[in-house]
Amino acid sequence: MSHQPRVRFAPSPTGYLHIGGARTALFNWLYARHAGGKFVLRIEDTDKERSTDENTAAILESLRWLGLDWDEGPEVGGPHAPYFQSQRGALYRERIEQLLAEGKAYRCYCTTAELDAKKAQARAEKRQYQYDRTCRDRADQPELPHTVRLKVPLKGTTGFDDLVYGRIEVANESLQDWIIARTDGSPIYNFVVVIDDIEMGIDVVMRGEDGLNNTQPQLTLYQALGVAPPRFAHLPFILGQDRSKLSKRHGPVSVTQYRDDGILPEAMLNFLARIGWSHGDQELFTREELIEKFSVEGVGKTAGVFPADKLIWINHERIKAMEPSLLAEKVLPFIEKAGLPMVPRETLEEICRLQQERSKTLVELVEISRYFFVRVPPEEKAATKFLQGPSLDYLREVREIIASTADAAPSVLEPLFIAMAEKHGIGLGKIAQPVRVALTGGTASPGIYDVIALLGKAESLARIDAVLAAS
RNA sequence: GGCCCGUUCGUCUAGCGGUUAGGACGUCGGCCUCUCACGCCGAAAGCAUGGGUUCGAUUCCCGUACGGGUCACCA
Repeated sequence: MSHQPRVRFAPSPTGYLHIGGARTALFNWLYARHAGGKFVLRIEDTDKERSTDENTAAILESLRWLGLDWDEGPEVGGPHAPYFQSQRGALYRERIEQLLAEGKAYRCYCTTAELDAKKAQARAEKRQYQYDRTCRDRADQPELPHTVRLKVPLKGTTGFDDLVYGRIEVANESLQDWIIARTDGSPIYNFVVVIDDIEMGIDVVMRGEDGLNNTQPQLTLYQALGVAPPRFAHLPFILGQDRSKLSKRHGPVSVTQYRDDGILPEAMLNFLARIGWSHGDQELFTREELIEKFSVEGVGKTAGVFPADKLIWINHERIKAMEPSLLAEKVLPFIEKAGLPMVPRETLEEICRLQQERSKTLVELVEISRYFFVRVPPEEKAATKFLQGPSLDYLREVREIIASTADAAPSVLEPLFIAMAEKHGIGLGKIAQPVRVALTGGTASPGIYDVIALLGKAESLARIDAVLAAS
C-alpha cells in the first residue's frame, strides 16, 4: 500500500444519510486522516429511478455537519468534478468493449423470459439456479439485443484477506458469469464500482458487511482486467433494538434528525465510532483522538444493536465539557426554533453555564430554560404545594431580602437566606422552593441564588410580586 | 435452500491458552444537597451449546442451535 492511502465513501443518493452510512463514511474518513491519505467522495447515482439531487444535497449536508470533509468529490475543484457515476458512462463503455475484445466477457442473448423460465425450473426441481452459460461459446451477433457477461473462472477458488474478517474464500463453482452491462448498454453496479475504484486509485475499500458477498464477483473482474485489487475491510452492521437491520421503525435513523434533536456532531462521531470499534476501555473520544487512535485492528466482527442510551450519555458528557460561550453558539438556533425571545449574549452564556450539567441535548437545554427567556406561570401542582400558607409569608420575607441587596449577587444572597432559615428554625428548602416556584414556575432549576442573580433584582422582585398579588 | 459471516452482563464492548472474566451505558441502593442535576461510593448482571486439542479453554478445531447477510438486466 502506498504511504498515502486513498479511501472512499460511495453513497447512492436514493435517500438521506442514515446512521449506518454515516458510520461507514466516518471509518473511511478516519482511515484517511489517520494515515494522512485522501478521502474521496463518490456519488453512485447509476440508478436513475431512485437517485435525486435533493438526496445528494442532503447527504453532503449531513457529512458537512459531521465535519467529515472530503478531499475529492462533489464541489471540490468545481461543481462538475467527475465524481458522479452518471457522468462517467464513456469510461465504463470503454472498459466493457475492452473486455469483450479480449475475450474476457461475452454477449449474452438470453432473454429475461428465458432466464426466468430456467430459474423457475431450477426451483421446481429443488436445484440451485445458476446461469448455464449458453452464450459463453455461442457465435457472436452484436446486432441482436444482448447483455454482457463476464467470464469467471470455472475451477479453483477466489479469496481475499479481509482486514476485519480475515481470509474469506469461496469456490469458483458457486460464482456465475455475472452480467456487467444491461441490454441498454448501461453498466451494473458491481462493474461500475470496480472500474471507479481502479480509476480513482482506491487502496482500501471499507463498506458494510453486506458487501462481503459482492467481493468475490468483483474480484473476478479485477482478475479479468489484470489489475491488483484493493484491500477490503467490511464493517459489521448496526442493528435495531430487535436485532433486525436498523430501519425507520427503530426510531430516528437519519443524521439530520439527530442534529435537529440537539445532538452535537462531536457526540455523534464519538458514538458512531464506538459501534463496532473500540480502543481498550476508552469511551469518550474527541475528534482528534479518534483520528489519532483509529485503526482497523480495533474494528470488531459482530453486528451490534444501536445503543441509543449511550448516544444521549455521550452528548451529555460533551455538553458538560463545553465552554459556555461555545455552547451558547450551538444553542442559538434552538432558541429561535422554540420561538423564544433573544437575550443578551452574556445572559445566554450564563444560562448555558448553569444548565449544561442538566441538559442531555441542546433541545433539552432550551426546554428547561424557558423561564429565563419569558415569564412562566406557576405549575398548578407546584403552586398548591409551595405557594400557600406559611410559604407565602416566607416569600414576602425573601422579597424584602432581595430588595435590600444592591444587585442580588449569589454571595450576598446566600448568608441572608441561611440567616433567615435559622431565625425561623426551618430548613433552607422551606424558603428556596416557594421562591423557585415563583421565579421559574416549577420545582426544578439551578441553584436558587444563581437563578435570582441571573434573572436580576428587578425581574425577580416583579415575578414574586406577581405571585403574591395573585394569591 | 446453496454460499458467506457472526455468537462475552439487558446494551456497547475489553480479552488475543492460565484473569476473582475488565470497562461503559442503563437499572437498583447509598452519600452529597435549597429543588433538579452534577459528583462520589456500592450492588445485581455475561463467555449460546455439544464434542475434541491441551497439563489447562471465554480464547484453538469440528458439529449443533440461534441470528444476520447474499444469491437481480437494484445499489
